[in-house]
Amino acid sequence: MKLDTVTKTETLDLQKMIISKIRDLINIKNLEPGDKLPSERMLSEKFEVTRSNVREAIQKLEFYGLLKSIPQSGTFVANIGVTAMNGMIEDILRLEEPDFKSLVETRILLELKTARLAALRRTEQDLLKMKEALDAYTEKVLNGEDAVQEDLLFHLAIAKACGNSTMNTFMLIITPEIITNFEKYHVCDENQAQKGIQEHTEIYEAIKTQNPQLAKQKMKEHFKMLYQYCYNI
Amino acid sequence: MKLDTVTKTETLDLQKMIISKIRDLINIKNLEPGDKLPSERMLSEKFEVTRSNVREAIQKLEFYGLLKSIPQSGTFVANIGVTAMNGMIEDILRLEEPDFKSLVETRILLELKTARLAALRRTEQDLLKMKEALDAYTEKVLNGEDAVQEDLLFHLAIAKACGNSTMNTFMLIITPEIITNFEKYHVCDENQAQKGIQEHTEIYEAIKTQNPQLAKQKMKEHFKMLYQYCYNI
DNA sequence: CATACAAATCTGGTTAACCAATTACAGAAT
DNA sequence: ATTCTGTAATTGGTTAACCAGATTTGTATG
Repeated sequence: MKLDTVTKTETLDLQKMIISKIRDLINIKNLEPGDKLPSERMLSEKFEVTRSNVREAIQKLEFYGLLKSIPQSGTFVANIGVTAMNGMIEDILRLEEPDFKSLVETRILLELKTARLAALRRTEQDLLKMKEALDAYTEKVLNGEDAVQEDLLFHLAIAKACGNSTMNTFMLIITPEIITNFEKYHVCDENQAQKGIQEHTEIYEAIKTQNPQLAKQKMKEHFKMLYQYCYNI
Repeated sequence: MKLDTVTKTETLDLQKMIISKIRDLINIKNLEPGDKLPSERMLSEKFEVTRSNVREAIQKLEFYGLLKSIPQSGTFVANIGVTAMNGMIEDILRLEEPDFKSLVETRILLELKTARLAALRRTEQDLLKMKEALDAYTEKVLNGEDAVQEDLLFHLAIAKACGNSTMNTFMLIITPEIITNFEKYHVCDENQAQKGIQEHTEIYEAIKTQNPQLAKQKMKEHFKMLYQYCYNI
């Protein structure tokens, strides 16, 4: 287990090393948007790493929109200038693992917005999905069973109904980590689950009646205890 | 170009097919959190695709925290129940490419918050970085040059200063696409750049004097035209 | 000298062989 | 019967060979 962590850290450091060397190369060669980088093979030789390592680093920079690989042709600097490139790579290199507080803070921000937008934009089909998730949640809680998953699915149904695919994606990204931490720290207890039924229902009704302010307000109340918990760690 | 798009779509469809088959398998076999999936080789044979295809699908599900691969051991269902797993996979399969409006809407949401948080939490070093970015931006604009990159770097400096790594990551993710679209649609013109200097300075001062409400307010004003533009497409 | 064209080279992507660590299991020792 | 142990099979990860298409280069032709 310890070993696993070590090797993982090592490969991460290696990738960061390669990314920073690619950045240096772009600066030294004064490459501009659209210019071609040396081939993966050349880079791997120059940096004395395997081609796989180079590919992974390139793919990461591609994920952040800084490079663009074209099959059978080459890897190119994206349509972003050198200045922005340098700034963003610096940020990417220094990015740290998200802590629980960051996750919760971001979740609350996103969900107050998705609730509001869902009230404005939800379709009848969205409403149906939300109702299903709400019923599943209610049933579980009334049976005294753990309902963390159903809770989450209700919130994801709202994210889906908000009509903003970016926010929907972000909710999907943070959700698993939220669940894991919830279970680790036992955030929710029994009374809260009972209380959650009413709160969920109120949120659902606000979205159904297309009342954005009320939806946001009810979501805020729903997050009240979570908010306090988050700031008392 | 057309061909490229077609093949990319095909591989995406293939991946979605594999992901849904993995989901079906988990349901049929009643796999629970911690249970082991069949090996990659077996899956590739069962689904009649290459092992690489299976690996990519698994890695995507790993990115969303639904699976966990352990070297020389196997791939395991993450600590999330079947219900949540099914719901999330359905969402992942239906995720669509983000449109410009979604991006801008999300950016505004994030930046109103990062400005506020930065005013509360910025360190002296954060302040220094922001000042550098602000000066670089000002100089470019006064020289009549394009300053989209410097503009962006100032905003990223705020995101960094907000002390929330999740929001910082999200800002980095949407930034390149925002830039690309800005340049495509020519969102910013000359006067706006001039006006931008004052607005940036006001945001900076609000964060410097640790006035969260003012910081948010100034950021809101800064996004005023962007907001209108976004809703007039 | 310019241009057309074909062969050779170079490209990112893919595949199959390989690796080291883990796991499963048979059989021996207690 | 139980525990230990050594071997063989299995695992995800890695590497090197291979692929098809793009690009360059060299040559012949007008």
